[in-house]
Amino acid sequence: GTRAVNLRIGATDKLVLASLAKASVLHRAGVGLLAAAGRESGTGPASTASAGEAAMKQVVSQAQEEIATAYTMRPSMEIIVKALVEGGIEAVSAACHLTPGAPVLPMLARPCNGAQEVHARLALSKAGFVAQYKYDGMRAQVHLMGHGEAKVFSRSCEDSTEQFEDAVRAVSAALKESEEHRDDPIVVDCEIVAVDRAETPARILPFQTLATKAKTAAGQAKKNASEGTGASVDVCVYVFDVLFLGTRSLVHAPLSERLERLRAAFPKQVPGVLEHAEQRLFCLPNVGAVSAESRSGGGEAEERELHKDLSNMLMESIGAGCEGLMCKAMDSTYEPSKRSDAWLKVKRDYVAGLADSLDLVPIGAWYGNGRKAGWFSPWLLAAVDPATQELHCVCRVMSGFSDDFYRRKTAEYKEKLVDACPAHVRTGEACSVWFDPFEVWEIRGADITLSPVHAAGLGKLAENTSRGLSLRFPRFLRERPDKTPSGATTVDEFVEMFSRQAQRLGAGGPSE
DNA sequence: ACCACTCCAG
DNA sequence: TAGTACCGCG
DNA sequence: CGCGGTACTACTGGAGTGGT
Repeated sequence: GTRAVNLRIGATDKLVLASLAKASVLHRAGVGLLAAAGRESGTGPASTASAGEAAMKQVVSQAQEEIATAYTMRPSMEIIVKALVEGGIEAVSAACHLTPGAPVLPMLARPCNGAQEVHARLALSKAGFVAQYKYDGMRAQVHLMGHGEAKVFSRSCEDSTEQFEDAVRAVSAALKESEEHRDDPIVVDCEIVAVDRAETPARILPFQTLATKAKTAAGQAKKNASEGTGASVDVCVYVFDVLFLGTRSLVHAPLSERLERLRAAFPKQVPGVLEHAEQRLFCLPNVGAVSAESRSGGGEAEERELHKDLSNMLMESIGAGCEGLMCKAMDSTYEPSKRSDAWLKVKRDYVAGLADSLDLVPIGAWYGNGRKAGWFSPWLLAAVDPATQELHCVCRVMSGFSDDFYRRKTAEYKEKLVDACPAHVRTGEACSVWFDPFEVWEIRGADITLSPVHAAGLGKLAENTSRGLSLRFPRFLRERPDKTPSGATTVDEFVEMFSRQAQRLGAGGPSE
């Protein structure tokens, strides 16, 4: 069956909002028409009627846009309906202010594949752009409402205050260091990250550690009751934006101003507890008064320099255990819920040559649902163990394929079906169909993770004998017709890639 | 005690 | 989190 | 006809819940 409830702030609310906007406009138009009908007496030819229709359509869609935008600022149906009833469309935007204690939908970033693209896309920003480390943790909005009241909201605006009490304490404590803002209400946009504070500077731990050991209120109570020792990790709050300070919403202020105020609010970092996201300002050459006549003229050296600096910073961020960089136009405002062109994310796995890429063998599959009914999806892929001639499963893949590929490969693999999981295949998965393996696909992933279900590397890991390895966010890249299953990535190579990654991220990853 | 299921993070 | 398909708008 | 926004279909890991 299909599930309709996915995003709390999504499909259903959006429909309701659009309908509300339309109803409001039509209601007003109806009132207007009645008045007009009273004055005139049946003159309007067909042409003016259709022109009126088009104009009406435009008014409706504009109203819908206004309400949708207002909702991203203050996602409360009650407030919107009340404003609509009392003051019409105009009143809605006015009523939907950012208020500490109520979440704003977080601004999102577009993927971007390297320094050249960053330069091309942000060249229009006269104020330049800032590159910030992209920390691999949980996105959070921390609200201090004053009088010791606080709230934390997740990326999807769930209230996760209880889960991140430490983060609240960190922000409160750090704010006290500011002479002028110590008692101000504030809303900060940040990333909460698992860290090891035994080292200086604090070592950033992988996302998996945060996911497995971030304490929930209930879980913590349970652990305390049973073992006494809470298996929780320390977290550090990396702040990268401020949306409200004192009495003022900063959502419409340019990033340059928001970052200044963020510095003012947190003049002192608390190492390993609250830090500013590592960042650098890039001022673009060749923009401004001179650039009008000499379009691509001077500044080539500066441009090369910028590429080099940006690429270096990307490598540094990866070395520090981050996902890559966020590059943001300094003259941009905060656009709630928008995947904006003003924010670009450059991740390691987007950049050619920096991604983990594996050559794997399709060994089984399931039947897809919905749009993909009738095709195989997902596919189960495996690495080889040359010593035993076995195939060990690594991950399921369902992304990166075209529909045409699905059609072709489903037909092709239906000729390769075998009755059961072949003897030389090691996996805990229960595929719907099993294949006689014959080819190799190149698969790209963001990271290698410890897995309780996948067999590759099981028993070969020094740090953990009960788990195998898998890929985070696997996607299909291309067929490798030049390879046969015996030439696929071996489990030992996979284990070696994992240990290189572990070196980069440091020890302290998830264990049992 | 264990399993199936849902929900949540990415 | 990812990529792809699809639909409506200009 | 191209673009942007949305919907769809999925993944790895946890915590939590409710039933047997």
